[in-house]
Amino acid sequence: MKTNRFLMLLKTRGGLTAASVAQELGITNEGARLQLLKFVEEGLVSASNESTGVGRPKQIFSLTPQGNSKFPDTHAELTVKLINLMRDTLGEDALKAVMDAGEVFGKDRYMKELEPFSNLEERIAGLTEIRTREGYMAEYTKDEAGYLLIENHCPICAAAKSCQGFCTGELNIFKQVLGSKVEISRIDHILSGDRRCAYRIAETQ
DNA sequence: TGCGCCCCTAGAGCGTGCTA
DNA sequence: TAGCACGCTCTAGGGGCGCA
Repeated sequence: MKTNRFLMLLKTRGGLTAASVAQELGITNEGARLQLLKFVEEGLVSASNESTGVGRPKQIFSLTPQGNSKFPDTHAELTVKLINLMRDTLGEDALKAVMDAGEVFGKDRYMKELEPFSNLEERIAGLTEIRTREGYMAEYTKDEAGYLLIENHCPICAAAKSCQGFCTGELNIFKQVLGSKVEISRIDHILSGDRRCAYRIAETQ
């Protein structure tokens, strides 16, 4: 599966103008535009006009579903098949039991990795690194409201569509590994049609 | 080494919309 | 409605790279 820096940028930053892409990649506007148009022709990127006041409307480039498919969705089909088999043969309760066990396992693993970090920002940074390693293309930012943990990609999207327990479980894990003095809410959700999953993290004290 | 392809740059021109 | 600002488009040409 091959992706390049243009697709990677659109994946992580969402819709961008050719000028923005050029600035991010350190090339000229025209160089970026020509490359983006090539991706448009290939169906990996779509372009839309957006009027923002004086001047010609901006042309916003963003990934198409075909472009998104260039990013890994590991063993999606097999995973969905296994989930459905488990549900059909063992029942919903058994599936939930497995999901719960997975949540505990995941939480323990994250806890162990984040053990060296004491303050919240270090733990969020550590969590971001773990999630990126797992294919979520995660990043975090800090602002006046607290922290924003962003996952630009969902490598288990197909499985999550089949079983919402994955998403619920992940949110629970985040709450547990970041501590009781933290409030976390999901503000963007890929399964709801958003470009990314994003979590607002705020200290409650 | 020559050739072709790809990627990129630079510059000029064009299209769109705001403002006086 | 003309002038202006902003951003897109077109075209020519250069550099890097792979291949025969």
